[in-house]
Amino acid sequence: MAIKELPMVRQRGTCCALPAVDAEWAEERSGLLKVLGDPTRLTMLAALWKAQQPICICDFTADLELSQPTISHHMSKLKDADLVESEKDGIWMYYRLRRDLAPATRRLLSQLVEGGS
Amino acid sequence: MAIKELPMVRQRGTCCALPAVDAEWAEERSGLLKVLGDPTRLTMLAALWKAQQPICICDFTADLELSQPTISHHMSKLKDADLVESEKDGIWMYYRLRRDLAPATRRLLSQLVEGGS
DNA sequence: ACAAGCCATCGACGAATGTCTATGGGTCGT
DNA sequence: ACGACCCATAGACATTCGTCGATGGCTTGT
Repeated sequence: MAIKELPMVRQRGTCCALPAVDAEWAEERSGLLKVLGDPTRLTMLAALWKAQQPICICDFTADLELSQPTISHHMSKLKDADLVESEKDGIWMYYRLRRDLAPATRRLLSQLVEGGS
Repeated sequence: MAIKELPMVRQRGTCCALPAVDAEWAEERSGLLKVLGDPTRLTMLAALWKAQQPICICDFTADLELSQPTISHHMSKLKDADLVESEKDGIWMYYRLRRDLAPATRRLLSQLVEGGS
């Protein structure tokens, strides 16, 4: 005698072969992208990339239409993300791209800034 | 007779030559980076990049430890950013990378996903 | 010494974000 | 027709974020 079939269950998560993505990688890279996911910070980083030399933060304060604390706050985030380094000269603070950026990060920024849209 | 000198003023924004950064470019690219600046969304995008074929969203719901609406919400953001396209098959929704990604965006994602950290 | 300017930090506040539960529309097997 | 399942949307809520004004520490020219 035939065994009574259980109702067929359409199971979740068994459709496709889902490629593995390293969780730590995602956490780290998304952190970097998050920092760059703001127009002001991206503008500042692109300017630093193009300048290839230290730039006084007062220039950003003058150029971008935001208050001085806001500019300082954004630059701090770039620094916390290890993207820029700073150097004080008298009353001025100069920021530049970190010279020891990881190669993958450098290539990513290169593609980002020089690759257009 | 000597003209009385006005006090010397240290002027803002005259320290360096600040490279110009296109505002529209910054707005657009930062929007893209913002979408990718979340570990869940970056994981989903990286999986889609690696798969190079449609993936059922139910797989993400099963793999990532988040509720189904949250997964759906994140995928919507990827779609709003024109990064993925969808296709319905019965009760399943399949998502894949857009095949008409702008070349610069494709290169950026390539460097991001395959370039390591 | 003093005043002026650059800059970072603090505290505040509205807006945006990520997450959840609840719900409802589709689709399919029975 | 009914039940079960997939999925998107809506509403709610705590957290994070971007911005500002106020403040204080440094540095420098007078």
